[in-house]
Amino acid sequence: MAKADFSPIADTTRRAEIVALLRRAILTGQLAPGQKLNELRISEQMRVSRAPLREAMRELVQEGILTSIPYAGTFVIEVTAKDIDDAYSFNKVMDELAIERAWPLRDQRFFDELDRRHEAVKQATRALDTTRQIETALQLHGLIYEWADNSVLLETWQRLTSRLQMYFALHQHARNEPVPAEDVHETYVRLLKGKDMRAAQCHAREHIDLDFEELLAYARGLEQRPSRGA
Amino acid sequence: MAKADFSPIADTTRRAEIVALLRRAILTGQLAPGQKLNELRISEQMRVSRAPLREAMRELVQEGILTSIPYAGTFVIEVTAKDIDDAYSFNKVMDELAIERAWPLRDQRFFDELDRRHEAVKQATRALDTTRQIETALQLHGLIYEWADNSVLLETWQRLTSRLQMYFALHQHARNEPVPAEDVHETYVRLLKGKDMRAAQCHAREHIDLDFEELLAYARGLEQRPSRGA
DNA sequence: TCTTGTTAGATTGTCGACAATCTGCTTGTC
DNA sequence: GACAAGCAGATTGTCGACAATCTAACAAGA
Repeated sequence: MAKADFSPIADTTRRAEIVALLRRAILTGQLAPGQKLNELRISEQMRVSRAPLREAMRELVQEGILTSIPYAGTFVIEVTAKDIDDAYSFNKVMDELAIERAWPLRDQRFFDELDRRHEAVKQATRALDTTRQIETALQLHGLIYEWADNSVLLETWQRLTSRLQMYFALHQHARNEPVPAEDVHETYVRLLKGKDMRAAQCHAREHIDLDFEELLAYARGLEQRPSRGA
Repeated sequence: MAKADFSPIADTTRRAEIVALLRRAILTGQLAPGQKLNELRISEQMRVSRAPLREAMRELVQEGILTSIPYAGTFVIEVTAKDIDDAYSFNKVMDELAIERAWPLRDQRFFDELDRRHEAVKQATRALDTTRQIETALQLHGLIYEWADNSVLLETWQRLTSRLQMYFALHQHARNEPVPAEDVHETYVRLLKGKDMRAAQCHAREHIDLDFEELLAYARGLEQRPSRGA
């Protein structure tokens, strides 16, 4: 008898689809930080009633990318330099932990998946698809968390990912220049395949540094901007 | 002119109150793990309609203490030994980080607040109020996170706190014996006031160990139990 | 007996309408 | 002109009812 392991079927509620749509809109920068989400207008655009839309918004508030003020509205979170700095410095420590935990669990499947995700980043880079490039880079980075075999650690990473993706998207939008053609993840992947865990941890820390330094400079620049979107 | 700093007024939506009520019911063990939440029944008991109740439930799902299956229902999360182990090992690392970050920021206000929270634990212990004892102990523990000046770190701790409180409450319910009269936090507080950061970090790690070891043993005991609540 | 199709009941998901609240403008008064 | 009161208009919060889906019991057939 053939063993077939089926994955759970997709959630087919409107709410789940609305969550995905809104999240995408926020993380790609279609909805600017500070912008208010008008329930009636959005529900009409999506052709749904306000009930599932509001439930979806509650989820995104808890996810940390929306913020809600009773009787005033729900807004895309503002981004301050300190927010980015906090996320950055937290991420550094988390990365060290994740690599440490995932290290002894690496196997052929890990390496294959690593290559697959690396390839996805390179493809997005070649296609000049900046949104997808950010997305795939974070997925590549997230592999060590998936492999660390700690549900709390993974969940924390996933929450953080939302905001990181938003930050990087903002940055890209702001400077509005083509993505770097070079492969900045080459060393990261190579070290994760190697034998020196310390080296991998150090590189991860510095590699993150590079990306974040630019991001921080950008964020400091737009500090104290009103930024109520259209 | 006198400077008056007002705190924001309380959220006066039904949703916020429902969230608080449900969270309390879960964290104190009034709602058992795995138990299904019947929307109609709860909404009638609370004298509210299902709309704000459902929104509240969505928040708690994102908070990680409820889980939802479309068209099947919303349930209190199950607790496995691995969940507790994951939370425990994650917490150890986070604690070290929080102490490191909070250490240079300690001041008189920190020490005063430390004493205040320590006192609250001792009072709950004397009153044999186990629920409040767990709550205050976590608040005492949370001070280093509030002082670490990192929003992401603090938020992660707060999310974790919900589940920790639930785990400890379950444990207390299960063994159903009076709380220890001795003051287990004495050393922790003393070290946080001292000059040796490493010592404080080590103690935090071992201190957590003590509590968790018992908890883990308990969790391993009830593994593979069906546990669908009444 | 086991499997499959059907049906009734209960529960969740969604909708449209009403109530509560906020915002900005207008009006009147000093 | 400055300021407070009051009045629309718009928006959020809440409600009750309907539609979609699941579960479990039951009947029919191999």
